[in-house]
Amino acid sequence: MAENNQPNIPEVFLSPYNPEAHEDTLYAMWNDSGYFNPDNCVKDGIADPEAEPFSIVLPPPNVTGTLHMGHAAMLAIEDILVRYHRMKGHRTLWLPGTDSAAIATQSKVEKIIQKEEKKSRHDLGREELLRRVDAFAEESKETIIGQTEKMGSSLDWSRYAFTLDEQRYHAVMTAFVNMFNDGLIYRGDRIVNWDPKGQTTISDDEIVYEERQAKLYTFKYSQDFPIAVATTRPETKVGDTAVAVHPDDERYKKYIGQTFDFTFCDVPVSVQIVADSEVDPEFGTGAVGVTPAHSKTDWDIADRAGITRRPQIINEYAKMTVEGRLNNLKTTVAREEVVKWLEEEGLLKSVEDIKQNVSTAERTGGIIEPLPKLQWWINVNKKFTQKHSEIPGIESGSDVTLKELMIAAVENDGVSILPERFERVYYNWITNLNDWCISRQIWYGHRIPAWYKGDEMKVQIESPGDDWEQESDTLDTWFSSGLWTFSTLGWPEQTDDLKTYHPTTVLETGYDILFFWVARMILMSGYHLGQVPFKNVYLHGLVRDSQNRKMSKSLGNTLDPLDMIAKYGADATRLSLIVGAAPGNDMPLSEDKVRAYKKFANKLWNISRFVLTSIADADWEQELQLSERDEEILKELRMKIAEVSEDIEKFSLYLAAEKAYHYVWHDLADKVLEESKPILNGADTAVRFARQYVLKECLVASLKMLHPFMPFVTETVWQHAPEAIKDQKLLMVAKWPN
RNA sequence: GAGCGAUUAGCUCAGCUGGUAGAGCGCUACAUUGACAUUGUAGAGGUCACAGGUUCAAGUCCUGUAUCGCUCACCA
Repeated sequence: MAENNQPNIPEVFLSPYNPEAHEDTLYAMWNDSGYFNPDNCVKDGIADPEAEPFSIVLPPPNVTGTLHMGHAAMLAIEDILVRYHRMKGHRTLWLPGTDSAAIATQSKVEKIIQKEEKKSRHDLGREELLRRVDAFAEESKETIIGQTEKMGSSLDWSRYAFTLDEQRYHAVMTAFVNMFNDGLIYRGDRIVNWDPKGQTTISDDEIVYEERQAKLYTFKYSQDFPIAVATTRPETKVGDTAVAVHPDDERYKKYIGQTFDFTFCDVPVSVQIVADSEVDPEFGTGAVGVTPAHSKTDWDIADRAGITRRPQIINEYAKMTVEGRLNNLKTTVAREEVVKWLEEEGLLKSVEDIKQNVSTAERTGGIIEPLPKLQWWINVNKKFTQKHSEIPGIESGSDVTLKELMIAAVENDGVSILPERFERVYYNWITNLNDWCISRQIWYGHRIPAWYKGDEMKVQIESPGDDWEQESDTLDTWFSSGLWTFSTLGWPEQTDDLKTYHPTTVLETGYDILFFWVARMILMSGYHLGQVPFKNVYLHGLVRDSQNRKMSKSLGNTLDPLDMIAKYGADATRLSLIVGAAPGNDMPLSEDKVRAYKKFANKLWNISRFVLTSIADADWEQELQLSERDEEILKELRMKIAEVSEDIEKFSLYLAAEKAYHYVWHDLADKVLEESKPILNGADTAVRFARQYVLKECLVASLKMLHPFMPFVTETVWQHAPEAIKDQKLLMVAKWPN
């Protein structure tokens, strides 16, 4: 038996598998091989020059921080797909990058500076702040890249992209100018979502609603005013220009068209009674005080009523800009002041406690103050001519809107979203979509390429001359992110990469950024290239703890991927994030689960040791005579490989991983290996050799099958296995079995 | 207010196009120092949320109810 061959077994197998001892070396080895880059795979014959391309562009992590479990899950899923397709011989590209995340990064750096130096960005000035943010981003970038490598991600670092690097800058500017020239980008004076804390506008999607207790005040503007109105924000009433009632409301019909002038809390106010069918006669008093400058709804009512006077009475710092007792008060203080005045005047009729949804800014938590502002917008409802289209349902040369284009892409199966139910969520969002506000009053990001001289304005990439001043606003970070699938491939240049790898095969990301990002990529790619940017969208869920709670610092239930890697290895961390995690479902994760997969890595290690020991003396040239049982084992192996392959192709990674796991542990180890022991010890050399052959086949195929899921332990075994049983020096580029 | 999803073993979840229930972890008992104690074998444990319906047959399809969760909208 094998004892006389023990010396042939590398010493490494004599102790349990120790991930720490191998992972960094292996990653360096893979990276140095150059095979993360598909060009090298083609050059060395691993992929055919004509082979089908498979491409994923990595959702670029923000340069604000460090890797969390969500990132780890994303990297695991994408790396599995990529390694599988690379082994299948496809021209496989996984392109890495990082995102400047304008608002998030700038506000983080501002916070640090405020804390450490007690200075605001205005104390530093634009240039100095940008220098600081750049330095922070650079440092953070290094951290993120290092952590990404720890997970075993087989990313092509030679194509690394950063949203603010020169190539991407060029793409963003080109995109802006083209859309402006097509009339899809315009500058407009409208109500925006102003974040007084972040001192910038934000888009509708960056608002989060928080339920809070509020008071609903019912009052009359003056003793002579015939109608009482209700509001939660009495301080805004100094900016009212109308009171809207339902046109059929018998109580108020007679007043429609009348105008009332009075002084409200020291401020002269003129209010016209108007009819608007949007008003609900059942709510409050059935009459709405209309403050056009500080409410989107009211702005629209004023529009419909033809009221043009829209006094702004709150500034960017959420302070009152009127004269009198409210002058320069913060809105919250002014509110109390107005209520006090209403009581003094005997105008307050009732105060009621109600629950109210307050709009807050996602990034800063600041309470949104709607203000009228001159901003840059993307018009989603304007027709333009789509010169070239590969989008199903959209003819080249036809006139479409961005909305139509976004719907067509999904409706006609230009892209399939997984799980499917998110397609409905996507339609729902588009139906409610309004023009997208893309300008931000922050400094870190892509500065809008508009130039001003007096009343003149030009939109172009280069400055028209020294006497022209550039727009100070920057672009919403999702504008540049929307271009990501093709800006990373060299657009606007018609590069080989762009031709080969776009549209990309898969976009894999969290369902929480379906609107922010996925929808905007479809918009941008549709408009600029006439292509749907990806054939498949795989949406993963949120990583939760074992009790299905959100991981949060305050709950103290967070798991740090780097800790898990240090304790249990990257392979175990990856598997724990894959098994039981169907797309679109949240993923429960506990340390026990990670530990369980570390056991599996060790199990595989021991299986390998046993098989390698048992086949060490085999001469593969001799004649092979398989028994019926041998054939059966091989057949089961092939069936399992077929199942696992099919599941990966269908993106059912959670099933593929579990099946491969189950096969290796409970079929191969528990059954095949156990029943082989007497045969290997037996005297019949032909029977013994046949079984050696079978075990070799099972081991090689199992290592390959598990490699996408657990790249490190499988590659470690491979590196210590005899050359005679390998088809490639690196398991990473060995041929996928079938 | 609208839409969507979930409800299956103590816990976390599979169960795809319908044929009388599965995995992992946990639990119990036993075994095991020649691949592996990061092990093996065996076992207990479920009226598949509830009520109807379609069907020869329903966790699996349809309708309704309840509870939980998510997303979107937001009315002063």
